[in-house]
Amino acid sequence: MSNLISAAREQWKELLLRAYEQAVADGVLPSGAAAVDPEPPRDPSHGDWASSFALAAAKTLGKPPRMIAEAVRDRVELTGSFFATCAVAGAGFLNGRLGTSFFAALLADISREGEAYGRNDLGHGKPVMVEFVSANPTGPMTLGNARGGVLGDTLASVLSACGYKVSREFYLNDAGHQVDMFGRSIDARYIQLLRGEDAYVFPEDGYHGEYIREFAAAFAEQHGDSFLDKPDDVRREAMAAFALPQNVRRMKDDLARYGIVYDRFFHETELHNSGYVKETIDLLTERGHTYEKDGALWFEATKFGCDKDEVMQKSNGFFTYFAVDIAYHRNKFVERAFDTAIDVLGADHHGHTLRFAAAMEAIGVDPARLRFVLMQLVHLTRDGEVVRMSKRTGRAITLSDLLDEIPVDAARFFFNNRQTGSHLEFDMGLAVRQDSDNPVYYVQYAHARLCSLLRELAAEGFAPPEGGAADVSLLSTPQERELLAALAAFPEEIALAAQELEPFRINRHLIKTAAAYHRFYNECRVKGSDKPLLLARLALCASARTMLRNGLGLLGVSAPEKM
RNA sequence: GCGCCUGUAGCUCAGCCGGAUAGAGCAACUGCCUUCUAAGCAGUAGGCCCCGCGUUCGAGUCGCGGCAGGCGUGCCA
Repeated sequence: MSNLISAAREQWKELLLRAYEQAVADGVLPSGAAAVDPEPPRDPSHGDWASSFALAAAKTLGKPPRMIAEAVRDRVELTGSFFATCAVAGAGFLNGRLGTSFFAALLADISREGEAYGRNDLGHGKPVMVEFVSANPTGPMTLGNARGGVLGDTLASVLSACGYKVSREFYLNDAGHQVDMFGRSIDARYIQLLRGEDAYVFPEDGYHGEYIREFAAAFAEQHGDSFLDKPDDVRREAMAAFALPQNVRRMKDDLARYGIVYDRFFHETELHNSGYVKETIDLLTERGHTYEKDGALWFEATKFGCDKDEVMQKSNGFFTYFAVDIAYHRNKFVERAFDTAIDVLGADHHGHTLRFAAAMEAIGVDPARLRFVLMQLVHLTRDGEVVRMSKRTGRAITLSDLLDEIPVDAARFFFNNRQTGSHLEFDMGLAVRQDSDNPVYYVQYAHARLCSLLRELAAEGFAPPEGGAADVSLLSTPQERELLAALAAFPEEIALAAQELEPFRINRHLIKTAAAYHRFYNECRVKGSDKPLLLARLALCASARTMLRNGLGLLGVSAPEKM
C-alpha cells in the first residue's frame, strides 16, 4: 500500500520549502515564493527528483534563479531524509538524489508486500463498473472487440489494484432491430435451404455471414420443414431464439479463451420487460426535458449543451437505442449504485459521449460519474502488409481467428501496447515471433531470467535477505540505480493508469523495467560476488521479480519461470 | 458546414497537469557469449516535433489561425 516515490517527492518539496523559509529568515531572500511540485528529471544523471522552484520564484522574488537556488541549497537539511545530496544545475534546478535510506525502505517494502506491491487504496472500496466489448450478439467478435476486451479487462484489474470494488460487465443487445434482422436472416437461409436459393430473396441489410447458413442448417436439422407453414414472425422469433444463445455461448467461450471473465452479462431485454425503459423516459418527461414532434418523443439535448435534440421513442412506438442506453446507465447508477461507470467504446462512438453526459444530467446523475475510454481502430498487418481478410475463411478476421494464430499472452500484450487514442497497428508476424523484437517475450524473458538466477542462488544456499537486511548502499552502479528507480515508480504508474484510464502505462513500465534488468544483468554479476554485494543484488533481483510478476498479472499475461 | 481525434527519426510509437542536450523499439551499420538463459547487452548513424502567429524566464507540450488524414453529425445500432 505504500508509494515511497511520491512520499519522496513530497519530502523534497517540503525540504526545499523549509530551506527557502530559512533563507527568508536569514534575510537572504524575500518572502512570497510558493512551493513547486518536483518532477523526475528527464536525464537520470541529474538526480531522482528535480524542482524548478527557483525558476518559478525568480519573477516573484525579483532575483536570478541560480542565486535563489544556491541560497536554498545552502540551507537544505538532508539529515534523516530520503535524500543524500542536493545540487543546483542548469538554469537553477534543485536536484535531489535519493540515498540509501530510501532504497533500503523500498526493498523492504517490496519484500514485505510481495504480490500486493504496487497496490494502493485510492478507491476506498468504491464500486466501479467497467463495461466493455458489449459486442453485437448476432455475429462473431471483431478485432475492435479484441482490443476493447484487453483494455477493459486490464483497466478493471488496475482499478481493482487501486482499491476499487470493480465489476466487469458485458451489455448484451438481445432485443431490437439487430436481433430481429438476425432472425430474418436465418429464416431466409432456412427457406432457401429447403426450397432452393431462388425461392426467397435474402434481405438486403441482413447478415450475410456463412455462420447464418450454419444456424439455418442446424435449425432445419432439428425441426425439419415443420416451420415452413408458420407465420413469418413466429418463424423468425424461433430462429433468433434458437441461434442467439448459441452465439452468446461462442462469444463467452472466445472471451474465456482470451482470459476475460465477466461478473455479469446484462440483458437488454430486462430493461424492456420490466418497463424500466418507459419509466426512464417518463422520468425525463416529468423533469420537463422531452417534447413531441412528428409523432416521436424527443429529448431536449440542446438544453444540456448538445447541438441537436435526440429521438427517444420513434413514431412507430419503438424506443431508440439511445433511449434504452439511457435506461441502462440509469440502472447502473441509480438501481445498482455504482459510484462510477466506465464505458470502453470504439472511437467511432465519440459522438455519444456528449449526448450521454447530457442525458445523465437530465435524469439527475452527475455526468462526471460516467467516463469513457475511446479506442481507435486496429490495423492488422503481417510483416508490413495490411491484412484485412482471413486466408482460411475469406472474411474479416475475427477474435477467434486471431486467437487461433496468436498466443493469448502476445495478443493481450499487443492490444494494450498503445495509448487508447492511437490507432493500433497489430503485426501478426511480430506477435508470433519468439525473440526480443517481440516486446511480450522481452518482458517475460526478464522475468524468466530472474527466476533462473534466483533458483541458482538458492541452490548455492542464498535466500533473499529478510525485510531488506542487505546493505543497499552497495548498489551504486548506474544499472542498479536505474532498476531501483523503475521498481520504485511502479505504484505510481498503477495509480496514474487508474486515474487517467490509461492501462497502457503498465505495458510501458514493464518494458522499461525489463530493459533496466537486462542491462543490470549484463553489467552486474550476482553469483560469485562478495557476500555483502551478492546479498544486496539478490535482494534487488527478488524485488524486481516481484514487480515484473505483479505487472504481468495486471495485464493478464503469464509470468513464466523458464523460457 | 459544424464537432471530436490524430500529425514527433525511413517504419511503429513514447514524451508523465510548460522545464535542462527531444527518447525507445524496428530497419541499417560496428562490436560483446570458456562466466548467473545471446529470447540478452553496448555503440554508430538517423529530427524545420505538419506550418504560422501568440502567451511565457522557458513551448513537442498551452491559446488562436491554417494544412493533411481519420471519425462523427439517422425516427441505425
